Amino acid sequence: MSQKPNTQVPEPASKDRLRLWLRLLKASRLVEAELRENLRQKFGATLPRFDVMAALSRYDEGLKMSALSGVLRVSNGNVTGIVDRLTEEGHVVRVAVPGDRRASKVCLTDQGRAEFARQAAAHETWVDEMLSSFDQDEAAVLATRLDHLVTTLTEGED
Amino acid sequence: MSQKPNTQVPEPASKDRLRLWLRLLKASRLVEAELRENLRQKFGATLPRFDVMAALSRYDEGLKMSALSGVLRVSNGNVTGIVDRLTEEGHVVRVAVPGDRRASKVCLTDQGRAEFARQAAAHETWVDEMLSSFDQDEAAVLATRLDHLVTTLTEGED
DNA sequence: CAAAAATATTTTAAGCCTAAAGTTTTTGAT
DNA sequence: ATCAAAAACTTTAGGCTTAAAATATTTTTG
Repeated sequence: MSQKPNTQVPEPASKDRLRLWLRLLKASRLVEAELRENLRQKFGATLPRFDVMAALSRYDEGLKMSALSGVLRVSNGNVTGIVDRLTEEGHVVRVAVPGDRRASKVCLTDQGRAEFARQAAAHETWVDEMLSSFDQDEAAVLATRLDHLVTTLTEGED
Repeated sequence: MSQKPNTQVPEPASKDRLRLWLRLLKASRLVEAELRENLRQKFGATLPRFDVMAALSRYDEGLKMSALSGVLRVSNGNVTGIVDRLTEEGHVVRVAVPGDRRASKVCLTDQGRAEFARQAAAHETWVDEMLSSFDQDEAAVLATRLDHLVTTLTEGED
């Protein structure tokens, strides 16, 4: 029988998961802050507007407002404001949907498409620099692992 | 000599790093959204207010406003508003700093400390559930890897 | 067909966030 | 001692974000 009581209790897994979450949050906030700042300085743009243009760039026919908020996982009212500003800038247009006067499709203009191409190229460079401490294999492995996490977090809601 | 031209060019590392960043961002946004929603529903609280209380809970003597915004990496004006709301709720107090009438230290009240303890326990449980697909070792390894990333991202600025 | 329900979107109120400007107080250099 | 610079903090203006309410239109149902 051991004479000394075991005062060295093992750390529960929840503590390691909490630490993982805090690091994940800190890392993504740091990268995001740098991207926001770069977009602001180099293009007078914002990350939400970039995100909307990125989503639209994958749909030549445009997206309805509700589809846009669904893809981006933000509220409808949020998208309204961002599309308003992109419209003022001439980067997108609202196009009436034939047969449904409630809805409109949002499409990139030619100007918006050209501007997004410039921003996306710079964006990829910035990310490549910030994550340069990951070699290609490590980046691929970790991306796949996070993809699994995203799947578990989102399954049973769509 | 090979007769066929090599049309299958390798993917550059920047694409894998971009994919990693997009997954990292999506995962952290999903977790964060769930935590925000839980804090709102279960405690009528918000993540920024939780973050401020978490920072204060590590400093019994309280923190000056500027130290608080430094720890949290947010702007001074931002902290002003959040501390105003926490003060209205009775969770924190501004205490005058002897010898410097410009500054004040923010301290958790007893009520704030008790409330934070409840929220922090729930928060750890929520994170543990959301990241349950990571076993303890994987969580520890990945947390350490992200810690290195955070270090490279922040070095040469503090 | 008319009323009710559902859908698409915008508006509103409140909070979060930043950069920049403003206020008050302290420090430092002359 | 004075006075300019620095420091601590708040205020402001503008944008992002949500939940909830409001508006307009379409679909369903009795």
